[in-house]
Amino acid sequence: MSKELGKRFNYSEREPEIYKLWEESGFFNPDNLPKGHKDPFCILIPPPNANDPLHIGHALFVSLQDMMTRYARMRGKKALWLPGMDHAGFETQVVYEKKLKKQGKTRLDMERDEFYKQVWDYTQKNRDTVRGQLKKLGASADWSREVFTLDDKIINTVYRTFKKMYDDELIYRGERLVNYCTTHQTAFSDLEIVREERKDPLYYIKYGPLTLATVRPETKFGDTAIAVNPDDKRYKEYIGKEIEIETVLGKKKMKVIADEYVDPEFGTGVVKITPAHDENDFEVWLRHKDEIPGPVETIDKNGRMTSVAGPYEGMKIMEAREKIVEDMKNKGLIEKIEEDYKHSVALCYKCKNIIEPMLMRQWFVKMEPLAKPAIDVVKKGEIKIIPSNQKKVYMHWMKNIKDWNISRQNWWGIEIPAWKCTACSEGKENETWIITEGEEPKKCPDCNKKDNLVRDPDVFDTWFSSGQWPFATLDYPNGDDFKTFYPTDIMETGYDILFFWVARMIMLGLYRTGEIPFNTVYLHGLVRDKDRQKMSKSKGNVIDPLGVVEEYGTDALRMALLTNTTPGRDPVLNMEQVRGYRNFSTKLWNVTRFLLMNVDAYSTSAKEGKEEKKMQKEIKATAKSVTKNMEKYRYAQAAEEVYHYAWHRFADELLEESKEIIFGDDAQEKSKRVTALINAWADVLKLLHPFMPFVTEELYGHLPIEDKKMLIIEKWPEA
RNA sequence: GGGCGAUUAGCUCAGCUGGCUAGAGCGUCUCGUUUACACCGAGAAGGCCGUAGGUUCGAGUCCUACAUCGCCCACCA
Repeated sequence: MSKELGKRFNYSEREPEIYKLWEESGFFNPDNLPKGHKDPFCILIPPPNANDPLHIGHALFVSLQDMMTRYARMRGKKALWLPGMDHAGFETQVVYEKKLKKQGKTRLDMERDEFYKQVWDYTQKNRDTVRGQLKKLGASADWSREVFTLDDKIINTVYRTFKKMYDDELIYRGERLVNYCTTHQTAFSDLEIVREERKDPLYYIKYGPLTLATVRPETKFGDTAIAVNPDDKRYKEYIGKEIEIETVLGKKKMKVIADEYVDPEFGTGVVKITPAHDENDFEVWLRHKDEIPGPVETIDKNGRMTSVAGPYEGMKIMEAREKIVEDMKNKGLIEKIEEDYKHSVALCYKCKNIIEPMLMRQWFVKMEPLAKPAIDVVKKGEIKIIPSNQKKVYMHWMKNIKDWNISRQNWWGIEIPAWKCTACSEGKENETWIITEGEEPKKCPDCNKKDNLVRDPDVFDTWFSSGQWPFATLDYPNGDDFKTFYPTDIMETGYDILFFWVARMIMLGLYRTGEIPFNTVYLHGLVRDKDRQKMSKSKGNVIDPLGVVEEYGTDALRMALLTNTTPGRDPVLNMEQVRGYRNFSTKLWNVTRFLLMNVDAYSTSAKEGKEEKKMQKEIKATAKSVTKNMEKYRYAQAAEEVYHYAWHRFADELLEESKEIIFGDDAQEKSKRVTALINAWADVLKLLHPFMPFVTEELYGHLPIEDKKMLIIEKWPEA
């Protein structure tokens, strides 16, 4: 055991070997833990996307969750850290299409099945990469349980949920204005759009006797009315009347209606109503359905003008706008232009192109009935959110929740189990849909025929399936894991996906199982560089976690991340710190080396003197304080505390002060001291293990402790 | 427009329920080649804890305004 230690920890060589030992021990699987590990503890990995190598954000959550899991395991819990990977529907499709583009191809060059197969292979390859990287980061996850979001059991669960929701009337097919990205050719939920302040010209256009202001003159061909505020005295006489207006396409008649939505203070207090391309206008139309015509589409799915635009047909939006404005100017239809009008525009979160509100038939989830119980469990504290101020953010969103569009016009994803009989639905406002739990329906219930059944080509929003992750992965309702581990203990993830994921898991978990999916939500922030900048490829400041691991070892990276992370705040990572913790790892190494040089003096029968008792008391006090911080989710403090104790108390003081005795002549005194030091040191290594698993496991293995187990399952030093 | 957060040493940050003579890492300076470690040790410099009020025996810590920065949410054409 006590073979000579080198001067330093050779992490690049030893870390993989130690990881292998852990894997071989089987202790990542809670079923293999020694009998004493009874109370279940479970964390689900927020499945990384199987489309790209890991970035530093992954390293952060791995460090946090692995630390939590290792701590729980050492505390005697039956600890399960359940790994998974995400097919990441839209995200992956975008990544893959980019690859195709580089080869001069697009997905439209192939059949949908072929595309699906290619992406499938691509994600499986990436899964291997990602899994390898997670292991390098020391993830003590139970790989025997690894789940992919396209595994049969997940898809089946998702289908069952969809069917149940449909039967419960929580899912409906609606024709609504949805956020549509003409680049990616799909609709989005409200969460996938970002808003940005822009400066655009505001055009004051003459509409017959009236003048109105708009930033989007190109949608004018879709105008179905003109609206004013009912209390606006200026326009009283026009309300309810048809007026004749001159347009670039000639004369046209349009009705003036009154609606509260119009703000008399803004512009001229007159608004054109374009229900096909503006959400407000759409709602105005719904309120005035009897008076005015319905939506007229002037822009198509490719972002080009439709035939109603006459000579402008086929033009792209901006091109058409310029042309139309020019023509209106020539016809004297423009009263004035306010150049730098500031307003916020909706953009696609991925490509930052302008989102077009488009009228489309999509599947929507009725959110209010789902949100209510999800609000209650947080309000009552059944689910605890850390940091607590995020609770307000959660509440605010939940209370103002809107129905969720879960249809995506992508190829890569879980296909929606909905079929329509084209024959029976022809021309009807309410189409006949057949929803199943995935199996193809035998026939149309209306015409009893099968021939005209067509499956909805859309796939689910990925978040609809990942929102079911906790109960789906644990095999709801009859799986042993579900019975043992649900509700899970901690949902550890970034605050940026509180709405996308956490809120939906709570809602869907409650809906399907009647129980909360987890007791605690712990939210971390976004890793910033040393100048507090977000890391991005374009800024060139991304830190590759595996590169850091290569240079300084996993332990150092983990420690740097963990000591810089407080809940809800953005952690900062700089290399000097990583280097500092690498040095700390060397320090641990050399402390052990020094102790082992005197290991012959170690004796389990050595009596404790006054000093040794004091030492013992001190380490216990440290353990107590560290444990308290761990229990209160103050991990950074806990880590720093052990760090400080190990280096500046144990090494700098206790060890230095002991040298006199160690190098002295009194063999009994030496034995007492060395024994006490080694025992105390063993506790330090235990306390450090969740943070720096590799070097501590290695060093612990060299200590002459009786009845020693692997450090990974050693008992946490309790107070 | 609403909400949240930040403002503490040169830099990046801790500081939980008020007691701090305010801490850490890195950086700076001085000294030290002691038989664990120079990826080290001993020591030092460096902060009116954003501003202005208030509560209190006592305030980075609680309250109120203000300023600056950042983030999130929001249908004003």
